[in-house]
Amino acid sequence: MSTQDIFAALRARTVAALAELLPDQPAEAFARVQMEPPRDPAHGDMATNAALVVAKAARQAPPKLAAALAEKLAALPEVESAAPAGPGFVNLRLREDFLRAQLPVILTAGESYGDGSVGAGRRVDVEYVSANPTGPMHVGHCRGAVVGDALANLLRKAGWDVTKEYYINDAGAQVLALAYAAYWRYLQALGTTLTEDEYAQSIPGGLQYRGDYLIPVGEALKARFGDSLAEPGGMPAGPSHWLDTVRDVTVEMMMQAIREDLAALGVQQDVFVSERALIESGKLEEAERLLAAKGLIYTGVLEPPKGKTPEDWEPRPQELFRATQFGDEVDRPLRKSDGSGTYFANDIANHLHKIERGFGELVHVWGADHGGYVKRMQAAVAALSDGKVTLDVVLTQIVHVVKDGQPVRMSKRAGTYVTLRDLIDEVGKDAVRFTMLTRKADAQMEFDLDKVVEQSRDNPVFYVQYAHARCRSVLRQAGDPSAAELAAAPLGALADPAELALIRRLASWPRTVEAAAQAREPHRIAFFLHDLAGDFHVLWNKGREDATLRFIRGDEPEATRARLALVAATATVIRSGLAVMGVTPVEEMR
RNA sequence: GCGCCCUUAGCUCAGCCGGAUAGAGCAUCGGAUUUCUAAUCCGUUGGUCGGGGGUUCGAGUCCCUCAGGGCGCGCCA
Repeated sequence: MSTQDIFAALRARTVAALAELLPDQPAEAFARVQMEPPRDPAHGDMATNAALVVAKAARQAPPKLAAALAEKLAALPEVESAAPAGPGFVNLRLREDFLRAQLPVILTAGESYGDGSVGAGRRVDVEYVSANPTGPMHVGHCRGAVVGDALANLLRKAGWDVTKEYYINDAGAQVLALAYAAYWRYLQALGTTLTEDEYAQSIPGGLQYRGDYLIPVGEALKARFGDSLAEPGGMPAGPSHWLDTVRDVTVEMMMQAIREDLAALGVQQDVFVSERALIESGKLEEAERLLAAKGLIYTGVLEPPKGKTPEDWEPRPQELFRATQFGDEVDRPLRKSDGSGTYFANDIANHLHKIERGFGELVHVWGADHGGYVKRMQAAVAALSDGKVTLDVVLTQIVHVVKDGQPVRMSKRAGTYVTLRDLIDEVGKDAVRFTMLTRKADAQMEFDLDKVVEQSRDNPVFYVQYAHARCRSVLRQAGDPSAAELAAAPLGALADPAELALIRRLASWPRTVEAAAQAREPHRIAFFLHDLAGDFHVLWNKGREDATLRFIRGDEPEATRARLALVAATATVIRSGLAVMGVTPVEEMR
């Protein structure tokens, strides 16, 4: 629990009071006690369900217990008043000076305000993006990248020891197809007389990647290897002569492009793990031995999927993992008929690698099309770690890009799809990141290119940035007093309901961080900032109507300092939240 | 056929591991501009929380069921 979290602090007070009222109850009896902001602000600043949740064990009527508890809580130094309410709640109204005292806490902590300890330093691996290295990133990858990055930041802020990871899917068939496609660009660079169709027909699977982005790869291959990878005249040589080389160079160049795309989005991952390197190191066999030793692998024949049997279905004995023992619907195959690992098997190797590196918690951000894959992966992690390591999967739904009211069509095959870079160039990194976090991950979203650059209240990016810019504008006009100076200011002048409302919001930041981190829901940060910006805009406009509420008042230096402390604290919390989202705060609007 | 996710105001969405009279924004309509940028703010209208059943002192939230939408279902990753 963060000591900055006033809800946690009052909850602790409540539990202590309960323990005095009910000396016979064990400490566990109070586990479900919560201290929350009531939905209706008229009920006060905080409400606790304490009497409701312990009444049964204590054999007391909830309202009666609530009344006794309220009496004790009312005597606390932080509390103005406490009253039993409803079926057994206790509503608390906090003393204004206690609320105001949160401002120096914020100003002293700076952007570290809200840093939590709920993660308790536990090591968590957050894997996200993990786009196949077969081309530049497109908008479809964008949401997962932003959600994953913000979630990792959020967990870090809440006290986890976070590693940001990218898993390079460089072992599958599509990477070979990529190499064939890059080789075509290489032949072109050499001036081949072959047509694209002739080449496409000569290779397994046809020419799958026709985008222009492979042209520089072809030229790079030519620059590096001359014509040594081809027959004279730019004619194709046997794959054994070039395939590994071309694949390696191409994947390397694609990963370079992806890293640049990610950097443009403000994403910097700590670890890049190559699927191929993992497999070549024997990690899959190691995982199989481990699972076999636990009796979790056998050879069997799966039933065909009901209702939609593939054309070429035939019963076939396969090496299967007993996923059903861990809650999955069927046991899952580990080997293809050619003996190589299935995608699932390779991913087991990947997860074994994570477990061996000592992570106690694993988090993945996947597209919703991988939803059917979650249970089996969780089964594998449970099996490999004997249930000691958890795997959480955050699924992100499709993003539809819209411009001028029309959906923007994507066609990867034609090479005309909207790249991530296009999107960033069009609306900017900050708008992309913020907007991607204005929805729950698991809800489809429309990304309206016109809306996200609009400078109006409709656009939450703008609305929040504008609030920060206004804060900075006020502080600049006041000569940019230091946080330390403001932290020492007397704050008694802050008594208007709008000012106190803003302080309450600021004081709920640590709690918001903690709850969002535990729920793995970074979008809550965006909503919090939107609400906070709203509170600030309200106060700003009150100053317009009532001159005594202006931030800077020449005739009242003490009130001015108090309000500057409030403004500086607001700016600090906005920056703190934007940092989690990976969005740069702006100093002024232009 | 089976599994997972979703369904909340006219629209786009929140709703904090069950808590009090379900909240924002947009749209509608009405109002605030000698300023610390009105790019903002205030007020107003609007909901059987998809339908039905169950658990509970209490359900938008948990369970069952039905309907509608999305995704997936052995050698694609």
